[in-house]
Amino acid sequence: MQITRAGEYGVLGLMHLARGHPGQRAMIDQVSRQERIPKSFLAKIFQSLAKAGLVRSIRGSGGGFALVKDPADISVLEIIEAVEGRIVFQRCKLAQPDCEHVGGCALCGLFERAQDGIKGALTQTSLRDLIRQQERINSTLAEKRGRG
Amino acid sequence: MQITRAGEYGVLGLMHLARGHPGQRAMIDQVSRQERIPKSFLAKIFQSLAKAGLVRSIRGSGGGFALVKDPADISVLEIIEAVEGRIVFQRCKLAQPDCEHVGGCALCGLFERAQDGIKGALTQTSLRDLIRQQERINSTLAEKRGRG
DNA sequence: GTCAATTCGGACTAATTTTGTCCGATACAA
DNA sequence: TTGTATCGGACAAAATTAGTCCGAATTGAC
Repeated sequence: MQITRAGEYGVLGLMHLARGHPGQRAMIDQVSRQERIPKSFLAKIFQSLAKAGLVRSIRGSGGGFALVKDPADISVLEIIEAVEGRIVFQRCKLAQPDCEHVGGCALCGLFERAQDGIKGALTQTSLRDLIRQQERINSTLAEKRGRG
Repeated sequence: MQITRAGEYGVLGLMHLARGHPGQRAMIDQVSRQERIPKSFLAKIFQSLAKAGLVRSIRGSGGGFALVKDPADISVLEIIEAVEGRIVFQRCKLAQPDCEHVGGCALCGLFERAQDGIKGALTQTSLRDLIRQQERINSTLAEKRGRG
């Protein structure tokens, strides 16, 4: 299981939610249009996010989804794993039947270390961090355009 | 593009080659049987490794494949990328058409950092390291069995 | 109470990628 | 010349990813 569009869309969707004031709700339709994500697909993804307790769903007219936690307290890894399940690298498959696949062979061990590498980056970055970075990028971009 | 069985098999195949004396050749058939990798699939993988210059192919009877470089000078990343092509995380797809996908948006940037995390681990480990680790694992395993 | 808006949840389909297989061509040794 | 190997690309099967669809449930407004 790897990082796929589903996970990516999940992060983009939550970024959208988190940009509003705390507790603000947004409809799938809105988010889907603004972030250019297929509506039904996004709906499914938000269901996973709801199950994981990252967002709360409000049904009926005037309903939508709302963030449950503070964006500073949500790591990108959390979001991605909520959508995709545990992200795991290629399980190795050595000749020996001894390799129970948890540090049983050298290749397994290496993959685990590699995994920790990516998880580190994704855990350290919170949803809020991501949004701030984006804002910074946007403003420097706007500045460039203004000058150009 | 991600790390798949093909890459894993490539590493296992080269580990097999590297365990012999320097320059030793091995046939696909051999490697395939001993490492329990489907023969035709392994053949295709070794073709990629040959193209990348990691192994040399000798055709005809008595032929096979032989390592070109010293196992200490081959990183696991090299092997995997030889087989799978550049490993790249989910390219992000922000709403703005500005996102040229090279550090153009925050999510891209994050994915790049995560990528560097795994590449670090895979670059630092050489084929020789891997084999040594495996030997260590095997011997402690044998010891356990002897006592048990 | 009815209607319209909205999520829920799961079945379904399409597209893509992964994981192979197969076979004729080519190269080499004996 | 014959037997053994790789070469290289076309082909096929399986798995995964990406996305659609639809009926049901829930809620707010009139």
